[in-house]
Amino acid sequence: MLWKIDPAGDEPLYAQLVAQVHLAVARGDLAAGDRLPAARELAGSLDLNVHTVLKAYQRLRDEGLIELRRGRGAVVTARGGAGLPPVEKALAALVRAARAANLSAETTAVLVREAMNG
Amino acid sequence: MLWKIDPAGDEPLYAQLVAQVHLAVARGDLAAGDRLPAARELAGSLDLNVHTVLKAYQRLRDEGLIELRRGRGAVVTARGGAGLPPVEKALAALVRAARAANLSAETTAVLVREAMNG
DNA sequence: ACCTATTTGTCCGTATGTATG
DNA sequence: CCATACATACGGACAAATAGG
Repeated sequence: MLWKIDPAGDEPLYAQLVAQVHLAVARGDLAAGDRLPAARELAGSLDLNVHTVLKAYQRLRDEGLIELRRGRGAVVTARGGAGLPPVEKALAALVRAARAANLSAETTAVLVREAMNG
Repeated sequence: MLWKIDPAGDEPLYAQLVAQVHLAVARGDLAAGDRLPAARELAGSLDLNVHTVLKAYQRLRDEGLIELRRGRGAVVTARGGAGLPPVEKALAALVRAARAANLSAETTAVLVREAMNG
């Protein structure tokens, strides 16, 4: 993986990690479906606190770059390779917007069904 | 203010607080420009940790509902509860993509629900 | 069906930094 | 200069979902 964090930099540590993952995906070092190291494991190797890594991971999830699930870890979504089907892209965008607006899964699903039928 | 948090509820504490603020804005109890209590102060009165309140505040900031500045506190933004346009936009985009892909309303709704729960 | 290990999620506590007024 | 109040980071603890034996 070989990511580097500078504890003395002006950028926050979690932001540095977010940027590193972005870079890795952009350069192809990380592809869709690839799994990121477990938060505690990465924290250990980068000499960071678990929470700092988790904050970065959750930020990346909010951006739609990775998917986080308990017991499974962090997996890169299908947005790194730029050839994604339009439906997936629209789906991911809607999920982000709906989450930001505090809508439940059920509410969002109903909205979609009505929008499709109407 | 009189917000209520249930420590035994299924919803996370910070999510409950986020919902309460949403409600307050929706009901007009909080208007644009109004200042929310300082995180530590609110944490004290709700018997929560400061981090829990701050997490809620930062979530609300990400949604665009409030503005956070050091030394100044949390202030409701001008466009207050008007956080729906992003959802509408994403919804329309998804409908277009789904129709183009020949997906039914039901299928699309199920996809959304799964994506939200995932 | 059960159990165990893994891994993220939430919450609390503490400390220090930094922009605002 | 000083008080206020969010921002970041560290630490520990337990809960909950997942995967695999």
